[in-house]
Amino acid sequence: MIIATWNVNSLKARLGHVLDWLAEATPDIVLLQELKLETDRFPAAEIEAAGYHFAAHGQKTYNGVAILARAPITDVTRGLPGFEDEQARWIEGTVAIGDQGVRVASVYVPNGQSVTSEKFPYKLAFLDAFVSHARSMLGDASRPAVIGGDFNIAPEAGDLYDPKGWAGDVLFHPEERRRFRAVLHQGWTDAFRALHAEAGRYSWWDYRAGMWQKDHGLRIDHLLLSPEACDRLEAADIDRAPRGRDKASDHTPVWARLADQARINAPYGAPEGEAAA
DNA sequence: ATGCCGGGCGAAGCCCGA
Repeated sequence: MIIATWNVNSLKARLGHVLDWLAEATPDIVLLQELKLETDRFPAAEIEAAGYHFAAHGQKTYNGVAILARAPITDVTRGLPGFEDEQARWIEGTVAIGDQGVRVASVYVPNGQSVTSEKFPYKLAFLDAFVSHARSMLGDASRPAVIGGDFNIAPEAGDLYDPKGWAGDVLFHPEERRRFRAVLHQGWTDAFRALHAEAGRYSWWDYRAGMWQKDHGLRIDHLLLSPEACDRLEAADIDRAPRGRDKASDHTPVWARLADQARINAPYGAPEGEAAA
């Protein structure tokens, strides 16, 4: 089972890219962010024609998150529990894959803009509620869970091109990173980092100043696996190809492949080649 | 210090992203 996350920066503008990627990568579940459209404007016919069910939480112009899945999606929650928010930044549902299904969430964490902006305390408050809700999602140990999205946090120095230049700024601020680590300490695993030790692997490149061409990016899009999901982890990676297309999103998909059953010899920390053994 | 690019909105130029 392949699950992916992708901030598409307008689903309307990126629908062709999304449909192409669904056909090429054949993911079973895709967590989308920045739809930038209202829920009733979701391109349902095109997504369903591609073979996917969907659940969306949209709003006009900004934000918006969705779940695409090859199986039905049930028990959908819109909005981050415990956090009053007019902005559409969280959707959660159960996908009927496997014996117990898998609980998934798509999250679009606020950017924060700058440390002195009023949007920065909003980001931290969102993250506090996220830390709390992530803990509660681990309560059902019989069912794997995956939280994926645009976290707007580069967790470690190897996750951005200029950590010294970014030190203390939003996306690499100690208060953001501390909250990201708090979620890992609960028992969630960063799927990409579990299988890749190397620095310099990014999921977002600014449109401006030739950042893509210079490979000056940040790894801010993540898939977090519950212990039950982590024990099934076979592979994970960042697919750079969509970022190189014309009219690309500034983010590119991050994916993970989970086995149907927990694996006793889970490849945690092992090279990719051994993971497939 | 600011703009760079790109999308939305809406029909020019501003807001916003990260």
